[in-house]
Amino acid sequence: MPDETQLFDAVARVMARQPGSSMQEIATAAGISRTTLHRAFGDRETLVETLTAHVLADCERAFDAAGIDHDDPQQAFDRLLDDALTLAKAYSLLFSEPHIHRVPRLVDEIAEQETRLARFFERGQRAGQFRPELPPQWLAYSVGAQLEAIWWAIEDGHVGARDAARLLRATILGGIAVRS
Amino acid sequence: MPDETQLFDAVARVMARQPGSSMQEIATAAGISRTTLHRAFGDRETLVETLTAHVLADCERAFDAAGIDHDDPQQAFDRLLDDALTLAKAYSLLFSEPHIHRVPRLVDEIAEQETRLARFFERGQRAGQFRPELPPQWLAYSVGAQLEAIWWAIEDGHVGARDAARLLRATILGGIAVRS
DNA sequence: AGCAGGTGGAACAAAAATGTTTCAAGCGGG
DNA sequence: CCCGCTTGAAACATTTTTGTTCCACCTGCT
Repeated sequence: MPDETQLFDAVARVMARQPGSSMQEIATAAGISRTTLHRAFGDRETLVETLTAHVLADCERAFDAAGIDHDDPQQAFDRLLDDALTLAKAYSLLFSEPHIHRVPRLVDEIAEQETRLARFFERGQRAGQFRPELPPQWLAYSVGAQLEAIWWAIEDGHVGARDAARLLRATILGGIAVRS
Repeated sequence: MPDETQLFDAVARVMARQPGSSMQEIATAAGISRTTLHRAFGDRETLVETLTAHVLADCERAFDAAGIDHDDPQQAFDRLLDDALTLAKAYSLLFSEPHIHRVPRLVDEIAEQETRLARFFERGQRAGQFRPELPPQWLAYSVGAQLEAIWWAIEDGHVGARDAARLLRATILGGIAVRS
């Protein structure tokens, strides 16, 4: 019986990595019984909604902490990468359960955060720090995908968690090509 | 009743974007009846295995066509991006259905292609074209994730399909930061 | 020892998904 | 027109999942 934070984390992990898992599989992966899972979260829809709201709040906190709305874009981006795994887990979850996208409240919240991130990149472009020829929406998708990728790479044992922020920073900001 | 290529594509799309869909939902999204879906692919496990083998073959062909094993890495990479959507659909599917990872034949094939891509980046690093301080495995994950991302961005209407290769090339090779 | 609280196993009914068969309807080629 | 082929709707038995209830067990506390 892990504490609540670990429980959220374990449940989110299995739902993200093994979409379509049954309540039994989720419970087992989280190290609790199906009975306790139901007691803690109610039915499946409630579980999904609770978990989604939870990770969206994590995202919002990370965005706030990084200061993506007002602070210097370059520095805000660096701080954002410190919460890479938080964001990665959130993003991975959002597309694992179709039910999420049938809840207007969550759909709106997701769209809002997507816009917020795109606006951040747009601001960085105006500040001359991000390349202006790349659509901000695409930057949001690209960066989001790489946040997920680093999490997967860590879980698969290819990358150490300590290297995450450094690799992300190097790859996202500088690209993979050697500068000529 | 779409032709077989379109059918594969439609089924793969719904399984990738709405993991955990029922056979009914898959069939409806593909524009056919559940009866026909079963007639065409057999049971669910067979469907998953057939589809996975199919997209893996697509990947292999794209890798071959791009010449990632022997040709100049820079040029091979450009050619790889021409098949971005093929690879994107494949990758999206691979992690949508847990059953895939319980079939040794598919697990081996996936691992092999992952290794092949990582070796490509390693070769490009030795050729002085990709940054040597980034682990090749991470490059494979990062690029794979961005291939998926561009597909999502296109499906969501944020990016035109014609811009895909250009945006990917600019973002992956050069990064998002303005060169100082 | 006794008690309160949380936990998981078992059992259960209800609901959903699955896989199959049957049959009528549509479509294209002869 | 008629035949062969494919499709999809309906029905179905079966299996799986789901949500709930009950109860025994364990743990921590007094």
